[in-house]
Amino acid sequence: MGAVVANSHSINTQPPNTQPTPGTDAPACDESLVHLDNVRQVQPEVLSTEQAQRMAEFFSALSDPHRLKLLSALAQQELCVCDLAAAVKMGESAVSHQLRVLRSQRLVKYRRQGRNVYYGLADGHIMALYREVAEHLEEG
Amino acid sequence: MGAVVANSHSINTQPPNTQPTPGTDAPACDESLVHLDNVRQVQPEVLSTEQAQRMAEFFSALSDPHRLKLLSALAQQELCVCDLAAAVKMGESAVSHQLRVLRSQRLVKYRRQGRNVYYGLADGHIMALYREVAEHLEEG
DNA sequence: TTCCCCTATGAACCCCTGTTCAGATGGTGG
DNA sequence: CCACCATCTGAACAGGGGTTCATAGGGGAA
Repeated sequence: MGAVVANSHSINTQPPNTQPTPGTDAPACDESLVHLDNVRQVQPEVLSTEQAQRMAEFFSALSDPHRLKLLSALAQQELCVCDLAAAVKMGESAVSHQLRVLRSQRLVKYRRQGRNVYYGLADGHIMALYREVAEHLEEG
Repeated sequence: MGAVVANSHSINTQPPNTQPTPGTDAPACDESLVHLDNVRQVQPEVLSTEQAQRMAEFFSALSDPHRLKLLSALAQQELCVCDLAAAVKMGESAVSHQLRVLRSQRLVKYRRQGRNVYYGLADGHIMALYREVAEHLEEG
């Protein structure tokens, strides 16, 4: 999808070759013919396995309600682990485990002060991302 | 996080009350005291369980490499199931199952033509979302 | 230095999700 | 109207992720 992002203006939502096999009225996928022209055109733009894997791992980090609650708390202000646990009503061990996941995708940053570790959102992309998703969900 | 999105300008990345318990130099979370002021301040802004659940389901739909490949193909042009299967090298049944997940989160729309069903991206939010994530990943 | 507390890690268990195979549905072309 | 073919659905199996309990690490305070 890197390619997609690069030239996102080239996206068309219109029907593709609405006449798949020119000269034939049958829009069928029959046999192994499929719509070879479309497939060949699209295939090189498909996300590579590595890219897809990496992006999937990123979204996986966001695909848990508890982690989203943690992020929504951190969006307000920096907090240490025990405060986070209290704020989202989770065990401290569970919080630590989830924070590890968030760290691995660089969704949060952390900072040691005294005997505590304070966590916060990593950067602005995260917030922009939430805004997009929130809009999408509100449109439901 | 709805609240967070609503007033995202109110986010501070600065340390919270860097002196958690006024009059005490110990920034400790000891006992059940934690940093009550911080917790009470943040807690009402934490995503509700229902909101978090809904958003988690949305991200879950994006947390699979195969589904991301499908989306990257659909970002190029509308395609029918069998073409998608060929483009991402998956079985048609598996593609159909995954498209069901994408439909359930309204990530794709579909349209019947002849004996085929053409799928495409649902709306522009999806693309904007990809752009944010792609930037985030590239910054790694 | 020594103890203590916050945080992190490891392992076991369970649930949830993706895949595959088989069969059902339903619009289409003859 | 009938048979066909693309798509969808359902069930069974396998794998990955989350929670919990128990334990280890690592600063700070005295």
